[in-house]
Amino acid sequence: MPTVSSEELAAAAGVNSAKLRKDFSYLGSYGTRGVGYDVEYLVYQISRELGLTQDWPVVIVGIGNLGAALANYGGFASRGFRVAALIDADPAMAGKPVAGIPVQHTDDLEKIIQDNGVSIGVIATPAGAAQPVCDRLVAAGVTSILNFAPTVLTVPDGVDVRKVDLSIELQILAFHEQRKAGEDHGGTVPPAAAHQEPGEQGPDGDVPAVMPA
Amino acid sequence: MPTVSSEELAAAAGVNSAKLRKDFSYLGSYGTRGVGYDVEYLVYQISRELGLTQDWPVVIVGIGNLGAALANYGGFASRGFRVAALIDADPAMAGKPVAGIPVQHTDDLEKIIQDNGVSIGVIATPAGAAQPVCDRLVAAGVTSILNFAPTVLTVPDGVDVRKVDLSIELQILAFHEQRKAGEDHGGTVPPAAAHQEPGEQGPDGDVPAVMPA
DNA sequence: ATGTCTTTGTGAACGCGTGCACAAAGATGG
DNA sequence: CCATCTTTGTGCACGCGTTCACAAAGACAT
Ligand SMILES: NC(=O)c1ccc[n+]([C@@H]2O[C@H](COP(=O)([O-])OP(=O)(O)OC[C@H]3O[C@@H](n4cnc5c(N)ncnc54)[C@H](O)[C@@H]3O)[C@@H](O)[C@H]2O)c1
Ligand SMILES: NC(=O)c1ccc[n+]([C@@H]2O[C@H](COP(=O)([O-])OP(=O)(O)OC[C@H]3O[C@@H](n4cnc5c(N)ncnc54)[C@H](O)[C@@H]3O)[C@@H](O)[C@H]2O)c1
Repeated sequence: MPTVSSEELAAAAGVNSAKLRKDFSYLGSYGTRGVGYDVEYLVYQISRELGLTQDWPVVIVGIGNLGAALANYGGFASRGFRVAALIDADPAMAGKPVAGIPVQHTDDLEKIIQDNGVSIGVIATPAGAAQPVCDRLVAAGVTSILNFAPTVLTVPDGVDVRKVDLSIELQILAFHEQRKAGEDHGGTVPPAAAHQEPGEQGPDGDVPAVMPA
Repeated sequence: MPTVSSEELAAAAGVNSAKLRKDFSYLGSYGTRGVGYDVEYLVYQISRELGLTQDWPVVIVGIGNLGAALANYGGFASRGFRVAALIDADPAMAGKPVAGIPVQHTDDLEKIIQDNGVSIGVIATPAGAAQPVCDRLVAAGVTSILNFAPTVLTVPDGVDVRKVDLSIELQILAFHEQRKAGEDHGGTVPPAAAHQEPGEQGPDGDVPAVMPA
């Protein structure tokens, strides 16, 4: 039976082993003292807690450059997400297959959502169309939205929105980049914002997100 | 002179006004008591601190579906980032313009980086090519990398990596989605992971990032 | 069975970010 | 020039997540 110790996992993830053990403990006592965690069992338990054991139908709205790229992204399926439908407002696209899935027209948005029991929607339309599309998705029953358009969406309580903004990612890099240059800028900034720990990379607790476009 | 109070800004951003004031105080005392902050001046100061007042040349490596979408993204330029070059390994693409910029071959990667003084690189190649491409970028002088390939990159000290992973964004949504269903799952999970505050949306301090693909 | 050795699970201390509350600053009006 | 009112800047306290440290659990060898 292949096992891992919290120490090994912590080293690989670049975090503290005690923290890792405490986190796991919230899911239950799945470890064996003196041995470690059964890898297969642990992966299953975490997957289940994260909601990865069930199939999540997803719709993508706005099949332009970005939407098409997302539709083609294989990493979707490997984590339990299934592209249930592609939706676009352009009549010329209707019926045309992208990544093997025929694009459907926005007119049928509500029906598509309901027929497929979709609760997660991805918005990749131009900024101006994002809020209206969002409203229709929510009205049709979608309660989680991944937004790629550079707009802050307004949604009712109970609906989750996550915004992916490439510009902000680049800004964070530029911010650190500027510091590497070692210039003496006026203000003092708390060291907390300084750098990332080895092992972690990506959107973690970092940098506030307050700035207009 | 148009001004804003910390109270107004805090309400708009969905954060506490005291926190906002304290954050601003790290940049210096730019406010006027009894009045608020001079909007234009404040924006400039924050932009400067974030490194947005200077021009950041960026290269994108891997001009496939995603890379092309990124090259077309207008939000780039509006924040001070300039696409200095597009690079791909496919000889058939060399010279072909994408978003008005001719694609160049990976053979010239080092020269392109150096000629343009690029310090920020975007990787949108298949997963297998990401690490080798990363190594070449770093060797050529790039010290900040935005990685879209589903791989954890290994880099020397002093190089920053941010990974954008659509799957993880969807997993976070699915996790919360599962909870809304209100099912009684076995383990107890700390309420901290529960929900997002009104006003914030997107990659903030949330959810640990430990899980294999 | 008993002892030893490894690793978990967790109580307790620590540190840090967040929020409260208020004194000081400065604008504004009389 | 003084009084008043608004809003900043910040000391301080609270709360929460992280980390330390260790007792208990259990595997494994003798
Ligand atoms: N967040 C990021 O990092 C990032 C990166 C690139 C692009 N973007 C954004 O993603 C969005 C899409 O970018 P793109 O390059 O694919 O643009 P695009 O113009 O290529 O595609 C937009 C698509 O949306 C469709 N559309 C327009 N209105 C619609 C509506 N009301 N309902 C349904 N579909 C509609 C159009 O027909 C088009 O196919 C833009 O808002 C862009 O700013 C974000
Ligand atoms: N993070 C996300 O949310 C997300 C979303 C979609 C895709 N992706 C990932 O982004 C990457 C690109 O996706 P895509 O759909 O554009 O794939 P794609 O196959 O359309 O494009 C890949 C491009 O990279 C080029 N390439 C291959 N090897 C190269 C090398 N060594 N040097 C330079 N260029 C090279 C290819 O010629 C091709 O043009 C993949 O790794 C994919 O998994 C990530």
